[in-house]
Amino acid sequence: MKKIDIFKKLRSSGLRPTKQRVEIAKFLFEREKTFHFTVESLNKLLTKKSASKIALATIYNTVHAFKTAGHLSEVEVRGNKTYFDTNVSNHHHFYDSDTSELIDIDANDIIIQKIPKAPNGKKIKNVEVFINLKN
Amino acid sequence: MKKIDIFKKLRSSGLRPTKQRVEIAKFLFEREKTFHFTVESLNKLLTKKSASKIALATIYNTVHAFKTAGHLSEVEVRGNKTYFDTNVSNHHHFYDSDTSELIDIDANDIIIQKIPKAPNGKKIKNVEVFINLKN
DNA sequence: TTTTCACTTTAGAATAATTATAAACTAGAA
DNA sequence: TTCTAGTTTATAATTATTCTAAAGTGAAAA
Ligand SMILES: [Mn+2]
Ligand SMILES: [Mn+2]
Ligand SMILES: [Zn+2]
Ligand SMILES: [Zn+2]
Repeated sequence: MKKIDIFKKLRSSGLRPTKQRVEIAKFLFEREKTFHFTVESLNKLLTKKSASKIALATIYNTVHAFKTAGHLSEVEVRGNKTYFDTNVSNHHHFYDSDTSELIDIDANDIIIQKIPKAPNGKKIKNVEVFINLKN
Repeated sequence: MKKIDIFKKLRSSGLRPTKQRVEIAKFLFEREKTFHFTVESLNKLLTKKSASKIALATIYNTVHAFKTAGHLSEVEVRGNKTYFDTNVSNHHHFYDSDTSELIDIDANDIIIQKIPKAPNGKKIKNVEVFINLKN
């Protein structure tokens, strides 16, 4: 994803391409593979990488803005911190609790044969499979 | 589950059957169906139900002791609070985000046909399926 | 029974993640 | 350039949870 695309991505979401947002967006979206992170880990990586430091509140604001805009998804992981994911398509995860690392599983790599029907007037929004790993 | 069984359950886990633990254990385990709760919700329900009030720290201590003893499991739900589950067998969940309600799905009611192999020297510990509901 | 003491409870302080506040700053329309 | 709504930021506040250390208690042993 090029710089111009980052600008488009932000503008099309109604987000002004500020210095901070562009820097965070470049860091998050200009990469080949999915990136899973917490606000804390993102903050550390950004501090290490860049010259100018971005306030923690701005990182929270920006991550939430990106999530609301559909550029990030939230992954549920046991523990206190919230995990985010640059992969916003329907997919699943391996989770290695030793390293606290998430690994993507393509939606097509898991086939569910039998599934119960949703209760009382409810519908199924989506199905998430979480595979816990051990050594 | 009878009172005597509650005592056995506690003793066999190396937990002294104190007044507080017995009261919490009776509330949690003397019921037909699975009970999903947060420490906050449990605290409210116990306060409503019982005469003597139990300190919040004791509820935290007790819930963790029960979890460590294998009498409770933890369910991962999007959000800030930790959810616990009196169903400690391998099973899955529906989640209704409108009501923040969890509903059990028996392990046999979901059959997974295709699953990717675990990465590099890791093994699969368990597979959790989470079905999000909508109206 | 009484004594004893490790285990437990408790109120309150501490911590950690996240969100709110409100003042200073800035992108970009006019 | 000016102007202003949107944004950033330092800091305070909030929320869930854990820690601390003093007081209380179950139950083994005397
Ligand atoms: Mn979580
Ligand atoms: Mn959670
Ligand atoms: Zn992912
Ligand atoms: Zn359950």
